[in-house]
Amino acid sequence: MKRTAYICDIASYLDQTITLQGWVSRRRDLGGLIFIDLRDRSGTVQVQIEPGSAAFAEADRMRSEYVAEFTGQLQQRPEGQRKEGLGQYELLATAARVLSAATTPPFELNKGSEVAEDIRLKYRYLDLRRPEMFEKLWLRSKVSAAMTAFLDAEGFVNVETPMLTRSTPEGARDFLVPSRLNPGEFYALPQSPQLFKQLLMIAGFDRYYQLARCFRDEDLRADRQPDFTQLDMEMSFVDQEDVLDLNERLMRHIFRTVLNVELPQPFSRLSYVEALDKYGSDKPDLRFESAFVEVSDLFAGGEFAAFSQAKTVKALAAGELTRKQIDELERVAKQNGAGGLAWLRREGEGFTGGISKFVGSVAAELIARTGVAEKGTLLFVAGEWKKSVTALGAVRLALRDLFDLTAGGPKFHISWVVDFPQLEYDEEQARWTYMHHPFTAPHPEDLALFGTERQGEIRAQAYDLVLNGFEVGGGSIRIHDADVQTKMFAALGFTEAEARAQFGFFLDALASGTPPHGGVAWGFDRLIMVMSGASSIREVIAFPKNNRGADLMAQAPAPVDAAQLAELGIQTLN
RNA sequence: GGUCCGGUAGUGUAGCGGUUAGCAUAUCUGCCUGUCACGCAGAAGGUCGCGGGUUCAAAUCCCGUCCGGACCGCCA
Repeated sequence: MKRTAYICDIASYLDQTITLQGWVSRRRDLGGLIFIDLRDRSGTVQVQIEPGSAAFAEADRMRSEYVAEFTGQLQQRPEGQRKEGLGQYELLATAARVLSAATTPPFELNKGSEVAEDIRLKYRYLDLRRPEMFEKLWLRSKVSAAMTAFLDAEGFVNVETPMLTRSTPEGARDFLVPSRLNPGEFYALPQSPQLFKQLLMIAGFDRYYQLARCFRDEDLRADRQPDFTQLDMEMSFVDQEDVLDLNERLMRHIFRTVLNVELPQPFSRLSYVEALDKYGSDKPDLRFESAFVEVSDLFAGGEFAAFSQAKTVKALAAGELTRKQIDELERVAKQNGAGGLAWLRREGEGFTGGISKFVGSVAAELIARTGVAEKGTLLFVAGEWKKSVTALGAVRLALRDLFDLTAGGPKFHISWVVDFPQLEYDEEQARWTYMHHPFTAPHPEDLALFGTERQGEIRAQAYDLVLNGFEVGGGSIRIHDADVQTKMFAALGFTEAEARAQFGFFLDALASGTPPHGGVAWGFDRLIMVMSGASSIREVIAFPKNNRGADLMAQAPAPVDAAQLAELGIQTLN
């Protein structure tokens, strides 16, 4: 028999004979009468098998996760036994067939969310049978389709770029692929299609996009995988405003068509410095406010040495905290680079606990500036600016999780962080390095700062898209002027010969007639993660890798044959 | 490389110096004609991650190690 419909579409077949195929989700055997919940990707419906029916013997041997086919009349359930949605109906089976038997599942699928993640990953094909998992991947597919439709309508050209390319020394570690035809030489998997998309602009394609797989051999996190997907795009003859505007329209289109959510127009914007100074992160979670308060001046020259000598003292107002909670927050602050976490508890018009003996004269001003509530806690980090605000930013997020601070706010908060620094000083290597990438264009009015001691203040025409505290996109206007590119390489300490050795083909291309251009890359997996409310990127990737970069199902990575290595001219050390 | 949390039947958990290692669920058997987390009765199922140590005695305490997760470093 041929399947008549997806289970979710059965309503239109009421009182007709239909054939359904799917998996046995549950079997309730009442002795004579058997009920089977049959599931396909679209839904689950109850099948009733009467003892006298021709379907009985076959249904009697069905177990969880057997693949089964039932033919029968679709009817309404007896009154009083109807439930919501598909629970109104049941299929009275006249024929049943086991299409495929199944071993007993290693975990109960309907309890999947409580099962240890490594078990789920090992049996991912079973985990993916769970409706929650299908829904997330379905959402992902819908977002992808909405993106494609929008960009296609806007005249973007979808171009694929190579997976086997050249290793570049900077940035993340490359995944290397040995070349059999060129023994001793290696391809690298792309960290992103950055150079290729710029070359497409040089080639005159004007507008490009691609859902691109990217590879970075770095340590993993809940929101990082070694292979991941970017929505990569690039536009010619544009400035930063053009790129931001198009991306806002695209994002609004996606949220509207897929989630029926209206995002604000325009998105809010804050500068990199402002984001760090107020929220302690270049990707602040703005679903709640909890901004820092500058209090350096109140302690300058005071008797509390840790504060009076610090370049920056920032305060963060919190609710009432126990000593234990404060200790935990201090641990967070220290792990994120702070020397410590000072605190005060407000009692009336003054403070107790923590560093209260140092604040007598400024208590009123502290209360006025921070607005800390009675019994509320003030938390302080002092020291060098970036270290302090970053540490307090981590405390801010810990408070968010502790007090569920996002509960009253919007479900989604999206913003641009702009004016990133062009250059960053790398203490370890004692040299300047780029913050975004070496082809990012600086603000024209900051050009004069190249080569001066103030080059750390050069602003880049770079921007990040931040959704609920996650960086879901980032990009820049690129350098299309050879002189500026030379300045940039010089600032990075590249000699002309070194630049040529690394990027010669690209520099030649730049000199061949390059339009002003810029673009962005979205962290597609992260976007889907936030849109679906998942807490890990692994939840929105069909076959993800674990913390250690292992695919527990396919058991990759794995050793290979000596003969395979020999053919590639490779020896392993151990 | 580091910090923290965890590892006990298939799964989820309790036990935290002396238990026949408990409970739930899944599995198997029997009974059961309106269940829907079906119910009832019974059975089987455990190298308490692994190694070492302390102890008369270790799932329990200590050390090491492996595995899983979160984070720091790292990720242009």
